[in-house]
Amino acid sequence: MVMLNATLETDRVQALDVILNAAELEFSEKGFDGASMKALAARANVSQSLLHYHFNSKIRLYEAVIRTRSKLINDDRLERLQSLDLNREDALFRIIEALFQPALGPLGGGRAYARIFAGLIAGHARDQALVRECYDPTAKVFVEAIARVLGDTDQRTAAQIYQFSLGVLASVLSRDGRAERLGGDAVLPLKDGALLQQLARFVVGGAQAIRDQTRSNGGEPNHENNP
Amino acid sequence: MVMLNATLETDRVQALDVILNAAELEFSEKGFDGASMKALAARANVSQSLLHYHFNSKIRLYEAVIRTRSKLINDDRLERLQSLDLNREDALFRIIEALFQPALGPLGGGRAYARIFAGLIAGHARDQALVRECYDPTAKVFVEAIARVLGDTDQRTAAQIYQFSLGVLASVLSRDGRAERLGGDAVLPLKDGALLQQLARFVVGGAQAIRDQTRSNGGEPNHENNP
DNA sequence: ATTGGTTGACTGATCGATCAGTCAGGATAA
DNA sequence: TTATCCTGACTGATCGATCAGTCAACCAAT
Repeated sequence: MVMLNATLETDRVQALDVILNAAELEFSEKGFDGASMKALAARANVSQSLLHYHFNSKIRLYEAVIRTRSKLINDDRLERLQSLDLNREDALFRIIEALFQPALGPLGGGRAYARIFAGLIAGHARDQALVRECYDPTAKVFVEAIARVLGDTDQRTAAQIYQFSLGVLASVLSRDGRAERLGGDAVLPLKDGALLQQLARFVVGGAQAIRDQTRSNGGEPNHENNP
Repeated sequence: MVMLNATLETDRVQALDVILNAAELEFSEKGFDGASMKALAARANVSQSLLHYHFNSKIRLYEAVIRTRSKLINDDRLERLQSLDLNREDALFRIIEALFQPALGPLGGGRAYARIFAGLIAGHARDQALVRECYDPTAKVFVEAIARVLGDTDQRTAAQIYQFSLGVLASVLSRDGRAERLGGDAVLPLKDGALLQQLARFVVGGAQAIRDQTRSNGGEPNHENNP
C-alpha cells in the first residue's frame, strides 16, 4: 500500500520528466517545426492533450526542454569554473574544459540534446530570446574569464573566441561520423575523453594565436582598411 | 518586338532562378520544415503549383537549392586551393582562407545561405546523403591538403581539424550579433575582411596546437584509458 | 499566310492528411 | 465535495501534393 502510493506519487512526479525527455528526443531528431505533438505524445506514452495541459503550447514545451537542460549544463559549467585557479599555467585549457565537459557528458543529455544545441548555434530568430535568457549570463562569465586569463585581451576579442569555441563544440556534438568518413577507411572515432582533450587543445591554440596577433597589433586586430 | 521577345525569353530563363532564390531565402529563415511552399511561392511571385511542376516535391526543391549554392562555393574553394603554393610558410593559413572566403563572400549567397549551411552542420538525418554528395568530395581534397601542410599529420587528425574548422565557420556565418552582445556595450562588429583574418588565425593556431601535441605523443593522441 | 497539331510553362481549384490546440468530462486523491 | 490529473473526441487551419485545363509559342502542312 505504501509502496503503491509511493510508486504512484513517483509516477506522477515523473510525468513531467517523461514528457520533457520525450520532447528532448523528438525536438533533437526532427527540430522544432519537424517534431509533431502527436508523435511526441506517443513517445511519452501520454495523450496529446496532456502536453497542452502541462505546457500550454508547443513553443512553451520547447522552451521548457531548453531551460531544463541548459540549467543543468550551465550550473555544472559555473561550478567547474569557480573551482579553477585562473593563475595556473593551463588556466585557459581548464576553462575550455569546464565549458565543454558538461555539454559532452551525460549531464548534457547525451546525444539527445546535441542537435537542439547545434540548432541554437544556427541562430534561428525563434530562439534568440531564449538563448539570451538561458545561455548569455553564463556565457558572459566565461567571456570575462577568458579575457582575464589571456592577459590584456579586451572583451570583444574574448567574446569572439567564445563564439568560435561554441562553434567547434557544436560541430562535434551533433556528430554523424563525418570526420571518420573524411579521415579515411579504417578510422575509429575517438573516445570521449580524448575528444575533449583534442577540442580544448584546438580552442586554446586558436585563442592564443588570436591573442598574440592582437597584441602585436597594439590591441587593434582589424588595422587594414580602416579610415 | 525583338526586345519584347528578348524580355520574355529572359524572364522565362530566369524563372527557375527566381524560385531558387526565393527558396533559399525561405529555407534559410525558416528551415526546411518551417518553410511552407505557399509562402515560398508568394515570395517568388509564382503559383504554388509551379514549384511542383519544376521540382516535383518540397524536398527536391530544397536539394536543388543546396546543390546550386554548394557548387558555386566548392568550385571557388577548389580554384583558390589549386592556385596556392603549399610549400609556403603560411600555407595552412591560405588553405583556411580558401575554405572560408567563398562561404563568407557574395558567392556564398550572402546571409541567405548562412543558416542553411549552419543547419547542415547540425547533421540532420535528412541532409546526410546530400552533404555526402555536395560537400564530401571537396572536403576530402582540403583534408588531404591540411594533412600534407601539417607535416606528418595523419588523415584522421586532419579530418578532425577540418570538422572543427567548419564548426567555427558556421558559428560566424549565422551571426546574430551575439558576440557583440557578449563583448560589451559599445562593441562594433568586425568588417568582413578582418573577420576572415581572425577566423583563419584561430583555426591555424588550433590546428598547430593539435599537430604539436600529436607529434609529441608519437602520433597517438588518445593514449589515456587505452587498453 | 493561314491552318491544325503538339509541346512546355503555368495556374486555380481542390484533394486527403496532418497540424496545434480546445473542451467536456472521467478518474482519483484529499 | 473539491481540486488536480488526465483523456477521447473534436475543430479550424494549414500542410504538401495533384488535377484538369488555360495560354502562348513553335512546327509542319496546306
